[in-house]
Amino acid sequence: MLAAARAVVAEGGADALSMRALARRLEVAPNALYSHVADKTDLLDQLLDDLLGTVAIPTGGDPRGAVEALMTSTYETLVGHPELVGLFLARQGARGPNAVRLGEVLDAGLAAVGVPDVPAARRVLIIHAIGFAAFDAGDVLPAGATAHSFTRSLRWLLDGMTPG
Amino acid sequence: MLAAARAVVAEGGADALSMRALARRLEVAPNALYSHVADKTDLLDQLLDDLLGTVAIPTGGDPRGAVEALMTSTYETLVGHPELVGLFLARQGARGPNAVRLGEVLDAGLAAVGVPDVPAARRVLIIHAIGFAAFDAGDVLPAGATAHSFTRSLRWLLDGMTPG
DNA sequence: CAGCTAAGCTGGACAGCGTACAGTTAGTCG
DNA sequence: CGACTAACTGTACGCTGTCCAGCTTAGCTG
Repeated sequence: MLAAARAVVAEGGADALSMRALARRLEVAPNALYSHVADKTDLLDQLLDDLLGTVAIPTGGDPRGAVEALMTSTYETLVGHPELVGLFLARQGARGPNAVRLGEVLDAGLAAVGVPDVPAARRVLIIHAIGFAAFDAGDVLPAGATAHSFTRSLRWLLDGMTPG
Repeated sequence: MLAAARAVVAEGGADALSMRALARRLEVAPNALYSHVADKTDLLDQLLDDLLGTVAIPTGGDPRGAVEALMTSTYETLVGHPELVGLFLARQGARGPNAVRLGEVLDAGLAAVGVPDVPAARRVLIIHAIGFAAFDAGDVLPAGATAHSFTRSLRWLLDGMTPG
């Protein structure tokens, strides 16, 4: 079902993902979907969290590099699925298990770096990643042109929040 | 018409702003709206740009402080109208005359500061402001708690993009 | 094996949406 | 006065998310 939803989104954009369109693709009555999903919101949550599950979690290395790698991987994952980024913005970042897991990893990394205000730092970095992905998704800029800009400003933020 | 639209949004949130609801409030047939507005998109564009018209444009002072003030004013304006921030995210920042004007002012400020890559810097700052406003809008955090966080991370970004 | 439960599906329906088409009215201008 | 136009109306189309009642079927239980 999630796979079908992804296919619908891939073909027609996020707006094309309606319960009825999804049911049509699955060759099923629209109502049948509600046996597997509580809401359309529920469907979107699962879809987004599923995507977050593919974010690479860095292992080892220095903490600062790990945080940078984690945020870059998140950004790249989002950019790789431009149609979904809009959905990410509509809700405020998705609260599924994968999102929680990423949040914990990020918090641990920030603590290891020595950031004083971890929740605030996490918020800044998440805003930065999702926001950049959103601008990348809907823009006419050459693909990858903003990637460099992303990394650069990510470092500005990390420099600022690191003590000393 | 824009005033009525704002009222609808203020009472029932952004989702409550439908052409029909707006027409109901104006005691008018839904179609009548299309004499004044091309699309619902057009309506939203006007609504958002109208809001941007209330952003205070700093005058005088050092360039760095002006940029900081401009972004802070933008952020505060957005936070002051939480229901509209979601609309801001849905499209990518609105392209009305007021938005253009703010963009020009921001560009001039960044150039005065000596930022090398002005377009990239502008993007970063806009993402930062809108993103923060969005998190503020949909969150349970105490109001104003993120305001300090906003200012701090804004300075991180400005520090990073300023040469030397 | 018989019987029951429950998951999964169906047809139909409701209220609401954005918006197009055609036609009517009110008001302004030459 | 006649022409023109802006603003409105009624009606309609196709779409949306979702609920309800009922059916079919797979699988477990006695």
